[in-house]
Amino acid sequence: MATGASGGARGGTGGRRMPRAVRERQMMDAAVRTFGRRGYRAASMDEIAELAGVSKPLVYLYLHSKEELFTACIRREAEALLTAVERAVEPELPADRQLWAGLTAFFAHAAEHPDAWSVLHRQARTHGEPFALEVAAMRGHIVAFVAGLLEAAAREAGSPGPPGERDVEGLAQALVGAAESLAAWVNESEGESGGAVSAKEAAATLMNFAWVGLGDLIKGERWSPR
Amino acid sequence: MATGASGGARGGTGGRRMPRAVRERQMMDAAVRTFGRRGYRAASMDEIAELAGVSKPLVYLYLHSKEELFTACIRREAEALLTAVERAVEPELPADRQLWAGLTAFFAHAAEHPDAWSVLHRQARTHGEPFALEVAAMRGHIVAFVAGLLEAAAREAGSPGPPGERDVEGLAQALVGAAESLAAWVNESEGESGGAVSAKEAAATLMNFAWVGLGDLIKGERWSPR
Amino acid sequence: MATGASGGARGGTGGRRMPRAVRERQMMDAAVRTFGRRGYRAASMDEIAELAGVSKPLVYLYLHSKEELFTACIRREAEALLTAVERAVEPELPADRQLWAGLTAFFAHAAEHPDAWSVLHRQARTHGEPFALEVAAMRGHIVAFVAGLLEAAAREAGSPGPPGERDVEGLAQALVGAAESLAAWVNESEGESGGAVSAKEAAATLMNFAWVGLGDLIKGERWSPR
Amino acid sequence: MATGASGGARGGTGGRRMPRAVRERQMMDAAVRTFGRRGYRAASMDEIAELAGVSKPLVYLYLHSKEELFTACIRREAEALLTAVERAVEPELPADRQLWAGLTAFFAHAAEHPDAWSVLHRQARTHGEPFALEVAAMRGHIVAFVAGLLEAAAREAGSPGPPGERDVEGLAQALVGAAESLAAWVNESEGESGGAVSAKEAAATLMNFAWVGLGDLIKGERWSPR
DNA sequence: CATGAATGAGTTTTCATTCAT
DNA sequence: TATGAATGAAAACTCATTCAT
Repeated sequence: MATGASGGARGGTGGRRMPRAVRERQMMDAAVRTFGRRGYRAASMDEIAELAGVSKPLVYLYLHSKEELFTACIRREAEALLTAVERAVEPELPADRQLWAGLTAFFAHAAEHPDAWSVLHRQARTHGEPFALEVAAMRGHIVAFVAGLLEAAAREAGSPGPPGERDVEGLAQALVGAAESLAAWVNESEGESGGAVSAKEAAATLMNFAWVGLGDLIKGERWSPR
Repeated sequence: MATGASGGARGGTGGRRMPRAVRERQMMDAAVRTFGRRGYRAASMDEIAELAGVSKPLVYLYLHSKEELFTACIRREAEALLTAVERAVEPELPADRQLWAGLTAFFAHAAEHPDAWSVLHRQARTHGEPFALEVAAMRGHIVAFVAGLLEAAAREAGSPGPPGERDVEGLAQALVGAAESLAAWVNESEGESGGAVSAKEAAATLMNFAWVGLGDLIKGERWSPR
Repeated sequence: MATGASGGARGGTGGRRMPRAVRERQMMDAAVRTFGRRGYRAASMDEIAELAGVSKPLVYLYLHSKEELFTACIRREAEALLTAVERAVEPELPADRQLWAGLTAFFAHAAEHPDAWSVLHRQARTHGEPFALEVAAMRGHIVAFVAGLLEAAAREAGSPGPPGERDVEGLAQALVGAAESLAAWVNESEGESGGAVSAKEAAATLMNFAWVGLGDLIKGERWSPR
Repeated sequence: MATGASGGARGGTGGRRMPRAVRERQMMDAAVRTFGRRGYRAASMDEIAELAGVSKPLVYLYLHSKEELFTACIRREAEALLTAVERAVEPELPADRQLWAGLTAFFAHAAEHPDAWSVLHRQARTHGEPFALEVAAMRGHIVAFVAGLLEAAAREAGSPGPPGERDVEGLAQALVGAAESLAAWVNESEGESGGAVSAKEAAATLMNFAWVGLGDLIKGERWSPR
């Protein structure tokens, strides 16, 4: 009952009377974890509050409602994922190397933050437009970034005519989709017999698949990081 | 309140006193639609029953519980999707043509049954292992089928050594993932400015992407149905 | 599906098209069993109908409602218990022998028909006046019968003054209550370590307990607080 | 709507915002009353909540489920009954006086708390093992206590040989059973023509009935079928 | 004589949300 | 800054009961 100095009796990290920013982070951590594991509807504010080590009214005071809390989680994690990818890419490199670096970072981030991944790629898309749009925006950034790389690659290769815009977008969509699908596979392969699939492995598979093309792949050609 | 058609005051198709099989189908139609649009948790049995034009107890009498109803929906729609793809593929054709046919059928089915698509690829995967496993089983069939095609293609092309099993599975995963992702894009592009993306278009994009490889693609090479 | 001669596919004993009396008995057997085990509220008409091997509408056709069905069960089993006790008692015997015979029959009947016992002594008393009254009536018969025996015993023993009516009723109540309690004990002792308690054992315990005391009581001895 | 007293518009005693312990007691009071009168199954949480003057969610927040609430009621009332009996008995008195005191207290408690009596002796025994066991435990305490008294009485009376353990338990069972049965009679006689039966009257009847007989029994006299 | 099809009304239980302090 | 106390609304599920055949 006594609430000594720091490190209270509650579940979370902290004692009482923390600055707002810290408390908010704790709550969102708890929320991401809970939303990611239980799903948006199945996650209860009770559970989130308990996991965060605060009372429910405080959650409402800071985050206002379940919807807003979920949206905040999506935004934070989308930002984090984008940042991770962007940081990994050095714009001076050739397009294929940039893609390689981005993919590796993408897979690594997904593997390191499985709850965030679940929130972004499962939950947010499954629970109504408002949330899905939030993710779609982030995805749009990534697709645009990838499309840019593809066009750059075309220029670098001295492609005769620029590919149609729609083509490029379709390709980028497919590439990003393949990456997301692989990431899910990577995440799910954890703990399975046969060993987990690493981020690099996944990135290599995808680069081969996408860059070289199945046709050539079959003939034995391979893409390689250097 | 009367919804045109013949007879019943209720929402569904029919009047009263239908044989069980018919009622069951009506209920599952309503369920797929509701689950697909609202999500598993947000869908209420009340809404499903009303949409089916029956009372809730009848739904429970025939389908036993929300979980069982959802599972039944997943099974029915997985079966339907598999059947659609299998019917489209003629085993005498070369591997790439088989893949093309299968992809086209896949995209077409997804586009024609968007609620079923949502149930299988959004909801089922998001709401607990039991459901996800049901879809994983279907996906396993498709991945195996695609992996078979890839190996056949390798043999046809006189590939020197057979690609490693893991490679092939990874490629098949990526390909199927790309297809699923494109299907989602196709479904979502409906009603957007710029016009919808057709099944054939999607299939072509993916074949180009996957079969020829981005590298060659950029150089101007293309895969084409004939 | 084919309903051959006798012994249909259903749970109960019979095939179809039985005379009403037989069907009614089957239904009440099923009802006694179900009410006895599950309790009045927890027993469902569905379960009873299935156990009886008929459809629910038939149960309603013959027995009209759950309440009436329960009442019918209570009446039938009360009658049966009374009959069993009455048959066992030979009116020419001395009072103690009559009591002994009655008790033995009572315990034996309770042990042989545990569901009926449960209906009469647990369920009926627990679920509302109308039912409890039904049992109270039967109990009244038994108490009166026992009271008669006690008075006869007093006369036989040449008791100085006849015991007050209220005394006698109180004693009879206590005796019957003790018997019921012992019967419950006997029924519950089944399957316990230490072996079951037989009807005769129970009757002997009670006769010892009560009769020896009654003997003195009849002679005018009393226990008093100080 | 207002029910006199002070404050609250609701049925119960109090206004709003009471400490948890108080609210819990109110809820359990309401539950005992409702369970005792309607029976476990027929009692609805709605009714209990209303009678307690709170909303249903609060009942669930504090007592978790109907089963747990019922169990809590049984425990509380069993404890109360035991305490009442134990408090009444002074261990220095001779065995018969102890028994007299205990019985009187028992009957008085049953008469003063008829709903609690119903919960313990009707409902709990009728609605499934888990509940019945709870009461059986309390009854075990009482039977053991009575058995102890019987043995003490035998010693005090200088009985030649101690009665067998099983005999003693049987006697104690019968005695407790008789008491319970009389208590039911006492409770039911309320409001009947002929006037109510008091706790003392009931205790006297039982003492007369049992003790005089026990006296002889202890001295070795037995009744035998012939 | 007998039943498959169907439902109105009610049950327990949960949850997001808000006061009063 | 923080919380114990409290609830309106809705969800899944069950049941006694009745038509139409």
